[in-house]
Amino acid sequence: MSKSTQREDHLKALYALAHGHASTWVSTSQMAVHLGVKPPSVTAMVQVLSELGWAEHRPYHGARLTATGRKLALSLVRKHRLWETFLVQRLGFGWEEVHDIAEQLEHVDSLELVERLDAYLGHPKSDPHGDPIPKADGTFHPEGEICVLADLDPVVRCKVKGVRDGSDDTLSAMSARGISLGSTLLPEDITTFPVTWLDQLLVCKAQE
Amino acid sequence: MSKSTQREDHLKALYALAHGHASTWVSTSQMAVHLGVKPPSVTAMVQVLSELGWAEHRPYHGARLTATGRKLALSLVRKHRLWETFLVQRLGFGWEEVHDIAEQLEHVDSLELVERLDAYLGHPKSDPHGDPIPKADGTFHPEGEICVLADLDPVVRCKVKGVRDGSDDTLSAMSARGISLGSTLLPEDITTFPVTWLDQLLVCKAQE
DNA sequence: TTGGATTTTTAGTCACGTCTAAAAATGCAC
DNA sequence: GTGCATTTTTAGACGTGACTAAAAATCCAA
Repeated sequence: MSKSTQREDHLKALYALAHGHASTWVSTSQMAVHLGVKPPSVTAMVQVLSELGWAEHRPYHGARLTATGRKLALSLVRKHRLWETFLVQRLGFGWEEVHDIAEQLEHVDSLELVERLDAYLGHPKSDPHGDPIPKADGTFHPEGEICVLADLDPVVRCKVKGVRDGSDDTLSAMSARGISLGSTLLPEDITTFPVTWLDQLLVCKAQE
Repeated sequence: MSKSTQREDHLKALYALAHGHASTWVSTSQMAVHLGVKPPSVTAMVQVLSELGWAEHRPYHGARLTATGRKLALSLVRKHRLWETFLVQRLGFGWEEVHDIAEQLEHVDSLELVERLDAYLGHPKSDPHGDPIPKADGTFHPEGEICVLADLDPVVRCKVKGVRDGSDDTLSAMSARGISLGSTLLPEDITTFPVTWLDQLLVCKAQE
């Protein structure tokens, strides 16, 4: 398990630069810039994350989150945004002042604390910046974020919001199966999709 | 300045074992037991605290707080007790559950945060355990703590609450000068006391 | 006051997370 | 495809803060 502020910070950087996608590769130098450290330090830490099962490291290529790592990153984002909400809503901070403080508060380790804070704040759906707050189970509220289909976990009914890097033949292949902007995807259909589509379809959860 | 959780924890241990007195010597092994580390580690850290000007180290004798160190320790105690108050009063934790969490929260570095938290909680005078919360300037509320005369900083009018290790002749010498339980000491008198009395007289601030 | 038990410090090692400098892999231009 | 520029990793070092084992200081008892 072995948490530590540094490990958590690197995990968060990976999450942020991959825009929350477990499928996106991020270069160690990108992470280095984001974290304000030198690339070799990131390489070392990414290897640690890899041993912890939080990330996958492909040498000379980059790193990406594992499912476990993404869940963990999400719990950090949750804590960060709940604390920001607290700081602004209850302590009267300006929304631009709270990031650095929340950065520290998010590393406090107590599940009970997070859940009570969440309840105290009335289970807010988004933080003062308007960013959505992940739920305790690592999912977003239904009306929440757009994500890549590959990141939909668990696989549920969802709506198509866009296609990334969609080449013409990919798009026409999708059309051929009745997939277009706004169409609803069912779990049983998703499992029959070509694997490459999973990284290309941008979706959000459909309301129940 | 160079804060760090470890330095702060050692400083707090010193403060706690000296019962908040800048005049009391504490052995490194006492601190080691309190912190759950081995004595050599404490020796090393005490030397660091000494370089930082937070403590004085007399080899083979022990360590004690400097005025600066005591102020810093007080600010940590203040943060700890404010957070405990928050956890119990606002988040509904039981008073016995909050220590470990407050232990983490107290290391969050933001003056603004502490002051806003204090205001949010209505400037509480004591925490859920009944322990007094130091004010931002490092003093206790007037009806607050009993301390050794030597620790009264700045020296102000105060009331005698007791005498530590008072031998018979010390006590009679004090009586001879009109000092007894409950009597009020004036700053201009205090400066004329024998130095040894400063470590023996227990006092609290007199109301204005 | 001297000797032995105890306490404390010093010396040397280790893990973590950073760094710089050098080597290795990648990839783009030609 | 070969070669060079760029990116990334490896190698080796350092600071912090912990440890164990050994040396030094202190304290107490005879």
